Order: sequence, then structure tokens, then C-alpha cells
Amino acid sequence: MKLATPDRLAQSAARLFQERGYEGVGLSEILSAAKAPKGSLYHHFRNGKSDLALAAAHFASREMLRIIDDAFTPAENYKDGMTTLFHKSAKLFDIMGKWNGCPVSGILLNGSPNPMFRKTSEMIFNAWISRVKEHGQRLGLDPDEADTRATHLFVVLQGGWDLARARGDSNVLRRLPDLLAQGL
Amino acid sequence: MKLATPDRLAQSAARLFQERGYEGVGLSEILSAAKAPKGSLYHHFRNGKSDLALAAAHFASREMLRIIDDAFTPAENYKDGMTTLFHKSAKLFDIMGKWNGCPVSGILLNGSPNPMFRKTSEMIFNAWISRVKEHGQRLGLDPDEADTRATHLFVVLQGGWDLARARGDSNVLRRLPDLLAQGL
DNA sequence: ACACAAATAGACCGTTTGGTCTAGAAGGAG
DNA sequence: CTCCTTCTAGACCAAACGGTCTATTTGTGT
Repeated sequence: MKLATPDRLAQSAARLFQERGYEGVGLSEILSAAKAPKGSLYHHFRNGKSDLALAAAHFASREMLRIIDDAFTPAENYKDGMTTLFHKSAKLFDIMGKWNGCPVSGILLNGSPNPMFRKTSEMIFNAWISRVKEHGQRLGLDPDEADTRATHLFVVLQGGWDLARARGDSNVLRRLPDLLAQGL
Repeated sequence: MKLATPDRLAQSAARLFQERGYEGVGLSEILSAAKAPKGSLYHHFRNGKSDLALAAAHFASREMLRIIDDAFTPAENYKDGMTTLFHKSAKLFDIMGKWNGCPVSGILLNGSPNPMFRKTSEMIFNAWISRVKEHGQRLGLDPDEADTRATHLFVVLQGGWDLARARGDSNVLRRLPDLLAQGL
């Protein structure tokens, strides 16, 4: 099925920003990847590249939430869900050519001090953490511990992805859940 | 004291890359920050921006190694050193205007698939981890545990910094060492 | 004082950037 | 059919990009 133009643009932008960051990708490249002319971009995204970046970040966020749900929904306890999440992430890392990063931090880390970028990345990261927290509570953790564990998980996944990227090797990601499981 | 031109260039580049990433900063900006003309840049760094980026990453790495040593050398045990390191990082985060990132990942995360960038970031990250590992062993951890703990610390610090950045708040960093201390 | 390398200085170049603007195609409502 | 809005199409632009090149100044050994 063929996506509508705005979605095609957001998806292509997300993929390219993951590879080389917000400032590292030109509009022309995104346009040709999405097979859309410049007129369409500025019709659907009034503020051009920056609006497109926000849409791309939201697109990637939805994908991440889906991965979280896929890992935790069939799990019998928090530790299992967490372990599955890290293994799914490692697999994703390999599929993506061992080179891509999180598009959300790819936008956050680069964009000039654009306050909208910062606010959006905060929102998205918090959404990921509270989704993990919900799963944790559903699996029997009390609210405080679920929150702590979810934050810890986020932080380790984010940092672990960077290390995997630098090493070009997803094995770090697979070894991390054991560290997080202490006390469960 | 006034630094030599190559050092001044590397330092200015590191600071600017921390703010907006490799692709986000133009040569002209680095040049005017370092008060050096273009001729000097290409005299000292034959391959221009990319060579400068490597020098900037090494400069920042040395700074990070110093912070690690400052935190662990006076510590009486691993947990204390770790806690101090996170508090020092939080302080640094606040001083830097709650907006800067790690220049090493700022180069890694953006640069076009430059293999030299990847290799260098891997080297630098590994150097940080093994420095923490050495301190851990000196403070009584056995080699295997020291290695695991050091990797865990790195990953949490890296991810925690990103979260602090998104939130514009260093408090996450201060709360993280408690999570890492489990089992010590 | 001289010679020679090291370093500074910045004009200049082709390319690419994000963004604007006008023209026309597509498609539904009357 | 006509009318009108939505969307596509891409030529065009000033500004900024990284990089090259030639002069000139600075520093040092003799």
C-alpha cells in the first residue's frame, strides 16, 4: 500500500535522520527518497524542515511504543518483558545496518537551540518511560518501583544503543538486561 | 595562558560540536571562536573539518578521563567513586547550560558513514570504560565484576545525560547512582 | 643580517543548503 | 460542464558550506 505524501515524507525523514542527524541530511535527499516535490513538503509542513523533523520524531516514537508493547504484552513478569525488549532492540540494530541511532535524540542533539525540539523530545521520552511503567505495574510492581525501573531501563537502552553503535556490535544490548534484573 | 593554535581550534570545535553536532557547526563559526584564519586550520589539520573533529573528540576525551580520575581517586570504595562521578557530571551539565551533549557521540551520531569517526569513538568509549574498570579493581572489585560495573556505569551515564538534556534538568543524573549501587 | 621553514591571513571558488514563488494538475461539489 | 480548493511540480534565490590557493608575516638557526 502507498502511504499518503505527508506520511511518506515523515517516514523517509525519520530514516535519514537516524543515519546522519537533523543537520546532516538535506531536504533534496529527503524529497527524492519520498518521491515528493518541494511544493508538497511546504504545503503539508508550513515550517519546512523543522516541522518535518517533529513529524519524523513522532513517527519514530509510535514505532518505539509498538516495540515496547510487543515485548511486554506477552511477558509473564517484568524481567522477561525487559529482556525481550533488549533482544528486540538488538535485532533491530542489526537489521538497520548497525549504524542508525534514535531519531529523537538525533533531532535533540543537533538542532539549534530550538525550544520546540527540546519540548518534543522530552514529551516523547517521558511517553516511553511511562509506557514501560504501566507494563511494570500490570506485572505486579508497585508504582514507585515501576517508575524507577522504567527510568533505569530507558537510560540503559539509550546508552547501550550508543555503545553498540560505536562498537558496531549489538551484543552489548543483549548483555544489559541481566544487569537490570538485579533485585527482581 | 594562551593555547597554541591547534589546541585552541580543537577546544573551540569541541565546545561547538557539543552544542549542535558535527554537521550543525560551520567552519567559519569555529574559526571565529578560536580567532584563527582558515589558512591555519588547513595548515594544522590537513583534512580540514574531519581532522579537526577527531582532535576535538580526543580533547573532550582527555577531559572526561580527568573527571573520572577526580571522582574515583579520593573514593574509599566503588560506590562512592561512582556517586561522585554522577554528581560531578550533573554539576558539569548545569554549568554547560543544560544543553550540551557528549562531543564524541555528537561526532559519531552525525558524521556521514566515516569509518575513522566510528573507530575513534569506539576507542574513546572503551578507554573511558577501562579507566573506570581500573579504579574498580583498585577499590577491591574482581576483574569480571569491575568490567561489568564499568560498562553499566558508562551506559547509564550516557543515557542519563540524554534524558537530562531532554528534560533540561540534571536531577535524573543525581538519582541514577542509587540504581547502580545494587549489590555492592 | 640573512635564509628558510612554519604559520597566519583571507580572497576566492564551485556546490549545496533551506526556503519562496508561480504555474498547473487533480478531484470533488454544484 | 464550471468553479474552487487541494495538492503537485520544479525553477529560482540568496546565503552558507567546506575547501583551495597565493601572499605575507613570524620565528629560528647560522
